[in-house]
Amino acid sequence: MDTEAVRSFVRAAELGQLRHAADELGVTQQAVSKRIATLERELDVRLFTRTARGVELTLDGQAFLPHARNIITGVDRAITAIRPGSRALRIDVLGLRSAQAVVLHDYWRSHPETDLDVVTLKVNDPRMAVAAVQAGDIDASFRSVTDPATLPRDVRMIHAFDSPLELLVGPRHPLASARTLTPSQLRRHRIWVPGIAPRSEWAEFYDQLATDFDLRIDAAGPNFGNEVLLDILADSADVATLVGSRDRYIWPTNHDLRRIPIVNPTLAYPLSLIFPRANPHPGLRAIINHFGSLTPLPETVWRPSWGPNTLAARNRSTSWGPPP
Amino acid sequence: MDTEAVRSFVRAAELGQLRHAADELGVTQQAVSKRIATLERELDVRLFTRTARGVELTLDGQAFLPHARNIITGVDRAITAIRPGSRALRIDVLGLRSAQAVVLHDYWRSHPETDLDVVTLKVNDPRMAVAAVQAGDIDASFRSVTDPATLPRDVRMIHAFDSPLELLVGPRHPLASARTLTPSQLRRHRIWVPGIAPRSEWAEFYDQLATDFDLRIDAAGPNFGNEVLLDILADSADVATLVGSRDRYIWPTNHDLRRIPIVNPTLAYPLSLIFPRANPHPGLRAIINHFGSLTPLPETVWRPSWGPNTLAARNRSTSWGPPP
DNA sequence: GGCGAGCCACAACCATCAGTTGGGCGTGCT
DNA sequence: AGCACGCCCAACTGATGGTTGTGGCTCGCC
Repeated sequence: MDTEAVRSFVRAAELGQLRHAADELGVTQQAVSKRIATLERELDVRLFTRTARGVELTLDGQAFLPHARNIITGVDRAITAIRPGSRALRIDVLGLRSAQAVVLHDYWRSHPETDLDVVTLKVNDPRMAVAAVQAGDIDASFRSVTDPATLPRDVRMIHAFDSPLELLVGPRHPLASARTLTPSQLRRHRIWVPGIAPRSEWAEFYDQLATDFDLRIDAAGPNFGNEVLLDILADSADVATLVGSRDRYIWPTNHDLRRIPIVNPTLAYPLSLIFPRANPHPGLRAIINHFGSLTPLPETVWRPSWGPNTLAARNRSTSWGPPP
Repeated sequence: MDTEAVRSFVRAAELGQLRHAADELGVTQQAVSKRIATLERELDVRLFTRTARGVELTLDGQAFLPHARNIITGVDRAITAIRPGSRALRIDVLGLRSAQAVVLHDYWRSHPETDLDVVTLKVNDPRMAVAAVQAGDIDASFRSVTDPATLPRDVRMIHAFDSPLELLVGPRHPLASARTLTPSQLRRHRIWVPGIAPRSEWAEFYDQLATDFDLRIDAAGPNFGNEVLLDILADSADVATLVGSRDRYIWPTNHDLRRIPIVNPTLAYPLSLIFPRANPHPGLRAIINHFGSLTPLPETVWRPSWGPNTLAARNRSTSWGPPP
């Protein structure tokens, strides 16, 4: 099916004459007639009744019209979404189930008119995301540059929102029945966080977290997929993992896993947004405003070195647990 | 843009290989390659990065993919909507702003998965609607056959729901400040109902109404459009019209028109549904059930002769007002 | 009734294009 | 190195979408 034919049909239906539609589309009347004819042959229905003063929709044509409109608006949106220069707001997220994507989805649901495209840069190094922002391939990225000195002058990085961590354990785990946990209670328990790329900001986050609280965080090893991870957790009596409270996961119903919030201090992964300093995409402002409407975190919060300067981050020398 | 190319793109993106997509679509791999290439040329972006083991979406490709999916689902829905035999539920209504259309729209909003097509048969005579139902052009129609004897045996007509009438007047009309009105209060006031087709069931409805309550209903004359009617009503001190309480109208904000319910008895236009007795469209049942959930009418109701047998209709000899 | 004005469909023609077959190149695995 | 795999390019061909020219139909006007 040719979308130009569909477009011709819609205009002809609206204008009531093939000739006008043809003039508007810059082709001859015969061309439009042919387009409609092929469309009718393809669909095996008559769309118009031809009269002496123009064309009139048949019942099938009436039924087809809204669908046809839907198709061409879809085509137009698709084109504007990727047209170089003036295209839809394109934001890079780490994964489609991450808190970043969830927050963007929430935003889009309350602003469905936004032309928003969520993509995933398939690289580990945040500097690649910075380069993509500089090159204009993406309008913004949720990556974090942990060392501010390495951030080029022509891109900005701001704090977007925090993603508080929760412990995810199976029913046989000794901490499974806790309602909340403090970081020091996690000590000596094995925490497995697979799929963390070696030089990424997440690796550094877990590194600092393990150091500050003396935790056993195993971030090595390949990720065999969420299903495998969840299977292992469900069966294991000593392995747990950490997930963001806003992360979206598919829970197989028979797994009986528990999410346990961590408090005193809350462990917050700070999501940042990277975007060009000059001429950022106009749609970004509303997104950034949306971050402010998210439920804030409680008082005591631990963040890594590059997070916003909370009390916790400033007093980095503070020991959070009893001395080893 | 060719929707088959879009479909190929989607399948290739999902399968990760042009070859698999080609096999699935029943064409050669080269054909799919060409389709993608022309799509890329048309959109002026690269959609895939070609690797040794297949293809991988670029950022533009990622952005395009959901739009492409949207397009082909739109195409598929359009095709199923008009495919002879197994097509969407198609119902004929008198006008897109009528109570019938509003109720259908309400139903569709609460059941968005329904493939529902609302069309308008461009004929006056209800027998044409019956013929269209018999021929299978439409699955159901909201027309009413006023004489049951003329209804063919192979179509059924059931009572759908009632549309209670309200008086629509401008601010200068003597009845403008009433909160409710009884039919006898309308006597001697001029009621103008333009656009009623001569031999239609609406003409007969107003005829019986005028007779039973001794009203001055002027149903002749062409309809110049709602705007004209509303303009006239807004300015006039003696012309009023009748509208269904569920009818949807565009109110110009400056017109200051009032809708005044009519009670004791409520004047109900009975909406009927005509559909084939044998093998009605399976989606019809849910629609008919939906009618039952509409807010019922009060006790005292006047209906025309072909409405359901209320007390009012049975005692047709009853005089509703003082004798002339 | 005759006639012109509009409008759409059909016919003939042409350029383009989508699809096929056949071949070549790069990559990764054995 | 050799093979398997997957993609692209080239050449060919039938189909198709576009054009111009023409004919049939209905409506309105003289």
